[in-house]
Amino acid sequence: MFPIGRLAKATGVKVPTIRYYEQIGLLPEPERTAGNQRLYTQGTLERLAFIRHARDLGFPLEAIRELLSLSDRPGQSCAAADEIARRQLAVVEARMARLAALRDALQRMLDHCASGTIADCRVIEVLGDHGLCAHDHGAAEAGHPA
Amino acid sequence: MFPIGRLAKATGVKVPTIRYYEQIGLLPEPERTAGNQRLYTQGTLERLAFIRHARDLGFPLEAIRELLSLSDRPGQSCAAADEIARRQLAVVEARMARLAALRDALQRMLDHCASGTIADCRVIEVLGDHGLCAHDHGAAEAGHPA
DNA sequence: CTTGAAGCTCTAGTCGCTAGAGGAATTAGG
DNA sequence: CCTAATTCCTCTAGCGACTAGAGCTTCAAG
Ligand SMILES: [Zn+2]
Ligand SMILES: [Zn+2]
Ligand SMILES: [Zn+2]
Ligand SMILES: [Zn+2]
Repeated sequence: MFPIGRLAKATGVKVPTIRYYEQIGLLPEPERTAGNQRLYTQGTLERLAFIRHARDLGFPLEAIRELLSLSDRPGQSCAAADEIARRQLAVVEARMARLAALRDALQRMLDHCASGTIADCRVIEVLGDHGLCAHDHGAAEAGHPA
Repeated sequence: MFPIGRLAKATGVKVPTIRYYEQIGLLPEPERTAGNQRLYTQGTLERLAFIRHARDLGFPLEAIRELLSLSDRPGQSCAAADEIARRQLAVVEARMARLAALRDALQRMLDHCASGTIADCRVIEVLGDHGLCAHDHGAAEAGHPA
């Protein structure tokens, strides 16, 4: 049984983040000392390490919640878990495709700018007229990170 | 002079977003009708189209604010504008590199799963132990979209 | 002149944290 | 045993870039 700071160090998850995970029900409410401080077990450490790894791979917390509840039923088929991972892979691939288009558009802007005055700047010019992009970079997909 | 709905349609920016841009000072406060409704000019339309295009390319609003203020001084050197675009390109490239690592890790998980029970699921297993990843996908960079 | 669409303001919610205030508890050293 | 440093506690607010909704007013067409 160890306090939150040691759990944080062991997993690389910051202390306020651990409390946040507890608040949203991703981690169970731990035992407390007489003085009201949280005390964790090895089991919670492993659960948090799982969460951290899944976050590093870009899974949203909701997906992680599902994965955790699946992993509590080891006898069942893993089809649902695999499906969550496949969906995440699809998200990552879509994001990459979009970023590749952005990269190309930015690169072209920079390649064509002669670095003179603003009046002649290709960057400013292209931003003012998507027609000059020639290739298409889709519209901004509503925002997700990782 | 046209109302906000027509501006929204012309630029593809949603009405509440236009009001939000005004609120944060990215768009000027427009004239109003006697009944207090916003009336826009062609100039604002062009400014908003610029913003929209830059957003589509992933520029954060703060960068767009700088680009707009630069474009108001056409005689100056465009070095600053080019630098903003270069930084954005670097951001995009970094994000792509990270996503490529994620994609590979996810793909490997899925490739190695025999799709049996949860107890044997490679997805669940790997998420519980980053050692099984072999290759490295760094820690999650604090979140930005696009 | 009536109706329905489009406009207005304001508040709160999204995601996944992060930062800070203002205090209580624990731990190590003397 | 006492003090000082560190860690812990709760609570609220903020980030970016919007989105959604309530409850109202104004405009344009028929
Ligand atoms: Zn330039
Ligand atoms: Zn474009
Ligand atoms: Zn599986
Ligand atoms: Zn890993």
